[in-house]
Amino acid sequence: MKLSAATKRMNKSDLKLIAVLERTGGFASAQELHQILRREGDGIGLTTVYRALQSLVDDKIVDLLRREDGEAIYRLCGDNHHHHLVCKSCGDTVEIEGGAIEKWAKTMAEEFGFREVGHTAEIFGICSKC
Amino acid sequence: MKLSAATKRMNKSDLKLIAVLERTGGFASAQELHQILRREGDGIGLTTVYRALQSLVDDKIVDLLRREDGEAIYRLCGDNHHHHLVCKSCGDTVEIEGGAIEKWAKTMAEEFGFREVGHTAEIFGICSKC
DNA sequence: ATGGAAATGATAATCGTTTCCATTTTCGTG
DNA sequence: CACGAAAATGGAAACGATTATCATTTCCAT
Repeated sequence: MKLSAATKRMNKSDLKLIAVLERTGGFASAQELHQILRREGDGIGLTTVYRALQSLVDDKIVDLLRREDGEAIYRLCGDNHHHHLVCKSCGDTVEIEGGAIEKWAKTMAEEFGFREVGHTAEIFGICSKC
Repeated sequence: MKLSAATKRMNKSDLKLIAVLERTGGFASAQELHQILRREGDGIGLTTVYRALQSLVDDKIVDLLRREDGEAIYRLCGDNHHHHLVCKSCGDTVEIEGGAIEKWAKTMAEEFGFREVGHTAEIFGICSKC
C-alpha cells in the first residue's frame, strides 16, 4: 500500500485525492470525489479538486477516461489494470480481465512503431437483471 | 452510394445529416454538422441537429463516440468498424482492425449475461516520428 | 515576525447539450 | 381545396461539467 513512488511535488490536495481514489478503488468523477471529501468534513473546493486531478493526470499518477455521457472519470493508474463491463441501464459494473486486449494493444502498437503505449477498452450492454 | 437501406421514418433533417456525414466521410460533432449546414444556406436549428442525430443513433444509423475532451462525435456506421491508434504527441491517428477485441467483447458479455453489447477501444502512445 | 510564492475556493464565465414551448409544416380525410 | 391533428422545427432558457478570474489564505525560508 505504498502511496506512490513518484516523489514529485505533491500538495495536500493531491494527497487527499489519491487517498480517496485508493480507498474507493474504481473510477470516480471530479464531482463525486468532491462530494466524498465534503461528506467527510473536508471543505475542499471544487476548483481545487479539478486542479489537483489535472495535475495528477499530467504527472501520470491517475488515468482520465470518459463515461458514456462524456463526463470525465479518474482512477489511479499503475497497479491493477483491468477493464469494465458496464450495464447501460442500471450502471452496474463488472471488472474483467483483458489479457487479450493487452496483447492486441501491444501488437498493434509495435506494428506501427508506437512507444509508451496505453489503451482504453470498455464493454457496455444490458445486464441480465435489466 | 445508396443512401441507406433502413427505410424507417426519416424526416428531412435526418436525411440532411446523413448526406453531410456521407460527404465528409469521417467524424463530426453536432456543432460542426450544424455549422456546415448553415454555411450551405440551410437554416436548420441546432436543436434539430441534436434531435436528428439522437434519433439516428437510436436507429443505429450513426455511431456516437467521444473526443478526448468529451465532446460527442458522430459517424455513419455500418461500413467499417475499426479502432484507433492515436499519437499522444502529434495527434496522428491510424485506423486498425480489432478482430481480437470484437471476440473478446462478445465472449466477456456472454459470460456475464449481457445483451445488446457494444464496446470502445483505443490505443494511444507516441508515434515513431515524435 | 515578514515578504513573496504557491495554494485555495467562491464566483462568474464557457461550452456542449437538453428542455420548453410557441409556431410552422406535413399529411390524411372529408 | 379546406380542416384539424400530429409531427417537426427552432429560438430561448435551463443545465451540468469544466475552466478562468481574482481576492484571500497558507507555507516557508529568511
